[in-house]
Amino acid sequence: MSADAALDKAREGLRTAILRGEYLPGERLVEAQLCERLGVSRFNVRAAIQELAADGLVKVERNKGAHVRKVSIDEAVEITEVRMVLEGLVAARAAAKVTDAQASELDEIGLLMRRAVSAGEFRRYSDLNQRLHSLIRDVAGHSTADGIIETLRGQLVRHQFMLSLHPGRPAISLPQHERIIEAIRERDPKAAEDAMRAHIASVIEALRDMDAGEVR
Amino acid sequence: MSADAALDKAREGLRTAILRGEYLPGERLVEAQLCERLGVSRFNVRAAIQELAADGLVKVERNKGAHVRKVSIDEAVEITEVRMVLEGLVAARAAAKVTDAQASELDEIGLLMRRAVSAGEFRRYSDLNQRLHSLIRDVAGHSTADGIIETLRGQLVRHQFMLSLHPGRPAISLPQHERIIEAIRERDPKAAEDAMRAHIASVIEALRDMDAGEVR
DNA sequence: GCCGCCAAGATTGTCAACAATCAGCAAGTC
DNA sequence: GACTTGCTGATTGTTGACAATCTTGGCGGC
Repeated sequence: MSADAALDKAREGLRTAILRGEYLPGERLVEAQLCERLGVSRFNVRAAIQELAADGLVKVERNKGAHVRKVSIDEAVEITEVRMVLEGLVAARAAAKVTDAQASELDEIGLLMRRAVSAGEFRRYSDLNQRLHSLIRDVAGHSTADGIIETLRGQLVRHQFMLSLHPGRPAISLPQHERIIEAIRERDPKAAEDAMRAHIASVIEALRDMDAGEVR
Repeated sequence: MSADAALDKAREGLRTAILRGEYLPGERLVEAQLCERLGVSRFNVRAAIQELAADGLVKVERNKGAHVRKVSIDEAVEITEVRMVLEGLVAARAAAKVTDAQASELDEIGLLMRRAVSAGEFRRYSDLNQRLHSLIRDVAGHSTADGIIETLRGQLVRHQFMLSLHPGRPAISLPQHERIIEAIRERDPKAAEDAMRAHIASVIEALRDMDAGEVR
């Protein structure tokens, strides 16, 4: 294995394990165990841990090692609020820059989403959801916002997984997504930003409801 | 020196040196030289570099070492756009949470700013500017947004220094600041967000003008 | 004079070993 | 039984040395 590949392997291996729930929030990450598990040296394990700490997935405390970061609902709400304004900025910019080909692709995704909801294919809908958000970010080409959004997404994976388990969500978010697509297609930055913010405000609402023990 | 103090010393020493312009954008940061200069071991120098890389102040490339990050005007604009929406979120939240005592303090700062502009004390105005933004963030208590804003500020120090060198800026930004203060005092989140975004949009405009070679 | 190549020194990446600190368990005391 | 203390093994932090890679200056060729 080449030297630089070892660090990649360590970082992505550990990231994947955390995002998959193989290490639970609060769980301690022991370097020696990770060396075995990931098949890399301690040097690379330590480097990977530092990188994931910078991404907010891991908390490192001096002399106490690294733990998977616990993200409370309140934190998840805050993170989602930040995402809301950033993705609003991105949607506005996408509306200002979208090409005809890109608009067609957005519509295509919207159609597939409608079909997935009608067919009750929620896993498929979730994938399309991600694809839509990702395409909008590509259209916008705002690398600063992109980087931050990507980092924050990693911190919210667990909460988003729990949200996606609730069958009522797609019916609520589909029309929101459609409104976003329409505003971008119409090249209306203000409407795109408002639609995206409304959509993510709805996610925040769902997070709060989940905290209160109910989901609509 | 205690062990954990060495890392603090390395990180803050290097951060300060970069923010003060003692290392220029693009300049290479050589570990051995930093060990001498900061009076810490190579281990701590490397750790400090990684932390500053996570903050976006430094770029690290495998086998080529660390360089002070160059932030182009386009990047500065993007970063400021992100700040615009985040500080808008923060201002809205401050408007929703402000206490009477905090509102008085905001007004006090506004008064001091007016005086500083009248007296042509631009350095003082700049300090008050920071104090105002910092207080608004305290009032809002949005730690996720706060952390990101703080990180982004570090990346923009150079550009903000150049902006503050232009005597026309305070006359433009003072009424903008006053509008922000008023909206928060009136507990109007929407107005606060709009006022903050307008203010920072004006900063973006000034950045673009600086790029084009003129400043109004 | 300019360009390309190569060697040497500079620098970064990494390791094994050791020092420092912590966590958990067992024993003792109240 | 509950609490405290001390010890031991586990774990993290760090060092000095060496391997790997890069950068630069000098030399030779055109």
